[in-house]
Amino acid sequence: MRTRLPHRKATASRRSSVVKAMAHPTRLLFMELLLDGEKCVCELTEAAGCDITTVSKHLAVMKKAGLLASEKRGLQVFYQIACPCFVEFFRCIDLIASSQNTRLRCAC
Amino acid sequence: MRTRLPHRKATASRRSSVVKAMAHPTRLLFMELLLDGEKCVCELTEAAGCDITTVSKHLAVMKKAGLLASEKRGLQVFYQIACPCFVEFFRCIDLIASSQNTRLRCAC
DNA sequence: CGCATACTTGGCAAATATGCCAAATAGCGG
DNA sequence: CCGCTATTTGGCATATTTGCCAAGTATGCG
Repeated sequence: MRTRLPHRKATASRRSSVVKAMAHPTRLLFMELLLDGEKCVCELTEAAGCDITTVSKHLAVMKKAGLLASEKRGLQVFYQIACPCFVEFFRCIDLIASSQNTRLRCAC
Repeated sequence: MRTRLPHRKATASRRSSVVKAMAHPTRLLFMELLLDGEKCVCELTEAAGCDITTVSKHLAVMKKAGLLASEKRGLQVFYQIACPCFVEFFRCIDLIASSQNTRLRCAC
């Protein structure tokens, strides 16, 4: 064992709080859209096509997890990606999504 | 808009099927353990400390999503990481997990 | 064949997540 | 201060996920 099991369990648990916060199509759409730059809640709401209260709750979860950062300017709240390293990750899961059940190892 | 919205929604949806499959502490523990190399179901069960039927179902979901690959040898089934690009991702979410709510941008 | 071991599947109760409505809060213009 | 717009919060019904038990399948061994 490279590392003690209890330590690895704690690591996995911490990671899951972040991963859970993006494990939803709408939330991943927000991350994808925010790669272009910050957007306000109303813009994201229009893109998602669901209730603004639902959007607000999604964003709150993502912010709490550390995925997004927000800034209030006037009446609007602008959200942005807190950590650009996701770009690389999305490339990775796109490969996985396209190779589901087809071969032993994907092409990454 | 860099890309059409419907296309981006489809992308987000595809990604969510992969992300959901790892959005659980036990599943992320498996990925962490499997970074050391393949393990059989009974080894993973002992590490996770839960029922073997639960473990088997977790593994089935992860395999279907393309995260893991499996090989049966004799009585045992060995699982392994299908795509090593996760290592980079874990580094990314570890940074996020450690900077939750503390600053606008994490250090990645 | 018969039995043991390793794993998977079906089914169900309990826990958790989702999404809308109604209501509350915050900032701006007059 | 008042009304308007943007967003958040509380609450609740519905949907999904989780995890165990019981039962089934698969493989090796004598």
